[in-house]
Order: sequence, then C-alpha cells, then structure tokens
Amino acid sequence: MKKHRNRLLAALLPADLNLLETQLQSVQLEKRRVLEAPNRTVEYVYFPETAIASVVAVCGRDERIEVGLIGCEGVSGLTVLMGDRRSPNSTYVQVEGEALRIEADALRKVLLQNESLRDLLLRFGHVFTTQIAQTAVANGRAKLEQRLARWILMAHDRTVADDVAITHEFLAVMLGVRRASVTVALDALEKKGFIAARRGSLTVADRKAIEKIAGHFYGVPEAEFERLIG
Amino acid sequence: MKKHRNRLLAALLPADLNLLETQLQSVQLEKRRVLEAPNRTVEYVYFPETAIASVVAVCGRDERIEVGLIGCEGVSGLTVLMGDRRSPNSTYVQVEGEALRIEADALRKVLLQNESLRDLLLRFGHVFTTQIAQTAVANGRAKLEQRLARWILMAHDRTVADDVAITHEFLAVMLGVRRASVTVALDALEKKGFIAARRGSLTVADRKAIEKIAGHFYGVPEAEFERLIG
DNA sequence: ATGCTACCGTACGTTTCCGTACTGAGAAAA
DNA sequence: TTTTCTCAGTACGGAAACGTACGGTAGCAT
Repeated sequence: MKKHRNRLLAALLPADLNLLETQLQSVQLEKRRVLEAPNRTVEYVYFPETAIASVVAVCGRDERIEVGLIGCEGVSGLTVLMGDRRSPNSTYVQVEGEALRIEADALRKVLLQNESLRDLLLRFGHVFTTQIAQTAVANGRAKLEQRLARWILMAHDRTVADDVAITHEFLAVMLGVRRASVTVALDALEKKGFIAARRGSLTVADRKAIEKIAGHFYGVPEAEFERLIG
Repeated sequence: MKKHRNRLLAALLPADLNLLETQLQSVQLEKRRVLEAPNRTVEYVYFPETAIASVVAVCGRDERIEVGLIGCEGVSGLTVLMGDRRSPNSTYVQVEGEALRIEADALRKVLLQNESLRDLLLRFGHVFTTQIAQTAVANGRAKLEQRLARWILMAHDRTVADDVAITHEFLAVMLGVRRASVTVALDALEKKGFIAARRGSLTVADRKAIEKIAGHFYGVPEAEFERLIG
C-alpha cells in the first residue's frame, strides 16, 4: 500500500483505502483519450496521479468549452456519485500521465458500504462545482489574458514539473477562442518573462506574476479544496 | 397534505414527503432577499413554489455573475447535501413569491434516514451542475442576444404567468454586461414582437421564436431534468 | 401638484476579440 | 534528403460589447 499521489486517495482512512485498492487498476492515459463521452454511460471513474483531464461542456454539435480541469487533486465521473451514469459533458485527457481507475459499478457498491468515502467524494463534488461556477465567471467577465493565466495556474497546480504540454490550438478550444488569440496572449506573457514557450508546451517561469494577472479569477475553488479536503 | 407546486416535493414518495412536511415551513420571499451569502453558514434550504432565486458566483469584491436559476423545479442550498454548510456563491430572490423551507440541520437529519430523498436531491444536484456548466458555455461563446433569450426562457419555465418582473439593471448584473447593452438587446426582441416590455417587467409573447434565438444554448439542463426527475 | 427617484432609451469613441488567411519554422515520415 | 504535416507568428478589416454619459419618462412620495 504505497502512498498515492492523488490527493483524494491520500486523504482516505487506511480502511477505506483498502476497500478501494482491491478494485483500483493503474492505467497510463495517453493524450486525447476520451474518459467520458457526452450522454454515454460512464464505465470507469479515474483518479489521476500525474495525468490531467478536461471536462468540456457541449451544446449542440459545435459549441463547446472547458468547464473544469481534473488532476491529482480530484476524480472524474462525478455523475456516478450523483446516482447517475452519464452526463452531457465530455471528459478527455489533456496532459498524459498515470491514473488509477475503478469500474463505475464497483465504485457504487463501495460507496453504499462506506460513508466516509462517500462524504469525501461529495465534498470534492462541491469543490468541482465551485470550479465550474468560477469558470462561468471568468468566461463572462475576464479578459483573455486573465483567463489564460487562470488556465496555466490550474494546470500548473496539477503537474509535477513546471512544464505543461499543450498546443495553442488545444488551448483555444478549451477557452473557446481563436487559436490566433491564444498565440498573441501567450506571446505577451512570454515577452514579460512569465512563461517560456516551446513548440507544443510551455513552462511556468514566474508563477507569482501569473497569479497577479489572473487576479481573483484564480483561487476560489482552490481555497474550497484546502478548506474541505486538503 | 396538498399537492406541491415544487417539482422535487411533488416527485417524492408520500412517506418521504410526510417526513419532510413536519419540518417544512411556508414563507413569502420578497425581492432581493438573501437566501445564502458567500462563505456564510446556510441556515435554511428553500424549495421555491412560485419564487425564483439566482445563484451568483462571486470573485473578489466586484466580479460576479449569475451561474444558475432555482425555481419551482429545484432547491437551494445544495452545499448542505454535499456535506458542507457554506459556499462561495451568493443566492438571492430574483422574482418574489412563495417557498417552503427547512432548517439545514433538520434536512441533514432527514437525509441520513432517507435514502430515496437523498437520491432525488443528488440527481437534482447533477441537473444543477449541468445548468452551471451550460452557463459557462453561454458566457464564453454566445452573443448577448442569445444569452438574454436563454435567461428569459429559463425564467419563463419557472413562472406561473408569462410575466417576469425584472429590470434591465438587474438583468445586466445577472449576465455580467452593461445595463445599456441589455436595453438594446431587449428592444430588438420587442421590435420583433417576441416579448412585450414594460417598466420593470417583461412578458413572453412568442416563446418558440425566443427558443430559436437561444438555439442550443438553451435546453441541455432542462433535458437532464426531464430524464432524471420529471 | 410637484418633486424625487428609479428605470429606460440613446449616443459616441474605444477596446477586445473575431473571421480569415498567409507565411514560416520545427518535427516526423518517406 | 526531401517531403509532409503540425504548430506558431502575423496581418487586417469588422463585429460585439465596453465605459461613459446625457436626457426622458413612469411612478411614487410628500
């Protein structure tokens, strides 16, 4: 029973963790792998260790935007926790890495027996809902540079090194803006020396400065996490 | 034991409803009454009958935007269901009317005993999270006229008559835009004959047409509601 | 009846971001 | 090596919404 990198698993009581661990399976998640498709039954629930997944809300066929990031601090498939097995959102891997997964049915059975695990996951559900709500605020009121800063910070929180492997194209889809707008905004951050950009990835160079740009659009769900789980 | 207008209460099994009803208290909610303040303990959980409440996400001191509407289809205070007693969001009455309320502690006790009630509320939690996520999409990708149409439809779903009592000023705060922008957009809808506007309120005249304007930015959480609760 | 206040209509220059599109550079495949 | 593809930088006209502000009207209060 090694120490898990995933903070939810790490927060479990040893007894609860044992109950889960017999069912948990370690998997390597490659980039763009779909963990949940819109309105499809969720098969597995993933606890990322080093991977990061995006939760993307979809309208009709075309309109889509990222509403949340899930990394080592969380878990996918909250719909299972809410007594359902599907959601209109899409979830896929944004940054490749390791995760532990459990079958949705198995998780549901464990949850029935285990109140403290259920409570922990519900608290995370609250945190994640807060993240979605704050994304709605940022989308409605923040400038692109601030939203970009917010995304970089959230990704940075969930990565091991200061490195985030992402293309402008993908960032544009996540933020719901043009690819060209992302290029311009990232350039601005790089010229100020806050990040270093390479083809297909960026490195956080001055986190404090990026936090200053994001302002209060970053930090609310993070504070909720610390209060309820951390 | 009269039939409740609130659709969650109406969906309860008689036994479950009885358990709740001894604790439920009918209240008249005046405009702008605060049901939940940011990061303050929730005292009561409200099941609106004719009232409508706005859930507003707050960043720092100034930046705020509505992330959800709660009317006769739902319940406030989901944070209580998630095992917490507070949230960074603010909830207040947008359209005055009646509601039934229960003390947060009392609800929590009832939830412990009553699995089917808990399951129902959890399913509503899923629906409401979907609503927040779709708000994030609309804020990021829709034009103001579409967002306005979406808001009108959601309010219309929750009102008795076709009438919604709201000022441009308040709508502007909800949508996170200028008051003047709301005026212009509402004027456009009125000139097309889709709504009738008076000082401090508006009436839905051609719902189908408004749905067409909102497009796929309206309807996703509503479909989830029908699937899981309706 | 008069004044006050809240609410609505309108205007104008400005900012942000869009749509589109062309070019070059890095990395992988042939 | 040469080709091919993906990714990033740049440009330009245009749309949407902003900040600000001024004037008008409905309804309430005195």
